Amino acid sequence: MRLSTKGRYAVTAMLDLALHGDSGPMTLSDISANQGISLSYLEQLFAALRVKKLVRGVRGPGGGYYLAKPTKEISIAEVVCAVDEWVEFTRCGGKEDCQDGQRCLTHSLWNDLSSQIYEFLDKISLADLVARGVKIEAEAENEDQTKITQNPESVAAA
Amino acid sequence: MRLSTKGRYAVTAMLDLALHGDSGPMTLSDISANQGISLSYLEQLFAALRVKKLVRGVRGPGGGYYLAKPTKEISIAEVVCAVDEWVEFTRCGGKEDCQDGQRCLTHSLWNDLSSQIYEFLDKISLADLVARGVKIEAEAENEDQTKITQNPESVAAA
DNA sequence: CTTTTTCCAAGCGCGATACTTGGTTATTTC
DNA sequence: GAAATAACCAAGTATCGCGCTTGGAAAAAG
Repeated sequence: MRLSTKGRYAVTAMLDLALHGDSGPMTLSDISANQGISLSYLEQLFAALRVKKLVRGVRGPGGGYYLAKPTKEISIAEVVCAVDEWVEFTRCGGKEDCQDGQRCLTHSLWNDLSSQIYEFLDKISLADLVARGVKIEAEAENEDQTKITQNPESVAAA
Repeated sequence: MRLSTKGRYAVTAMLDLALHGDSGPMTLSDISANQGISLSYLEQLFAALRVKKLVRGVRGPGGGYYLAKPTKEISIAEVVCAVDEWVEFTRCGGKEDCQDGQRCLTHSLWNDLSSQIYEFLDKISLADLVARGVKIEAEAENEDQTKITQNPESVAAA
């Protein structure tokens, strides 16, 4: 999956929506002001998010955007994939049967990494981020020790 | 860290070198023919790899490139970072103190993911890939079940 | 009808990618 | 020493995605 600032923008904007909570829809102008992202760029991002049914827009004065699902049901991976469309990490895209040997090796390496990244982001919901924010605010500032267990042999192992 | 085809090219080329083994230096022309990468693009990649002391070039007829270290001591992360130079995932780059709240949340999220990816690739050496290739060749074709244990709470946890 | 907001389309400047062209060194072979 | 080989080096080019701009349209509220 591709990882660029585009996906980050989308996540930040969605998080803004999530934090805004249930007090009516939120306008893109507000998010633009909050996050320093241009309005029309946000429009493009939200167009993609809308297609993927992650947000719901209402027009007219007092309108804006809602989250289409509860924060718990929206994963970061969903958000990123909506705007930063998935591009194959591998060159031959699977169809061109990779001439055995080196290409196939790196092929599976990138596939592993790719699904690795996806799983990482898929297990984190907007609700998780919100909860984390509440905790950070409450606990002043102490460095968190985010560690993820990982077995390196898994790749070398057939 | 950035992940693009550039890094994949570098890894594939290095793997080609690794598989070529100790039978003298390998020319970029050979790699170019093997991998379908243009010669001068390879030259640029290898210029970067040479600066990072991952390969050693010898000129003249019969010349080419050696790996500068044993395959076991070259991690995929090293190779990728050599050509695909590290770009900050976060916007403010750390110096601009992120105005507390949303940005800080996604900030640490991307940092976690970034180091996550780096660690994943750093724990895999060229030797691992070579070994994996030998196994794949030996065992005909049965799908591997590469799984990496991961605790999703680590991100939400403060 | 005017205002607000989402929706929509086209284009632009920039930077990176993958590649080309056209060289220059250094080293070996004849 | 001349020719061939192959690493080195510099500059430029086409293309593509990003982040943003411009200029609108349609829907909803006052």
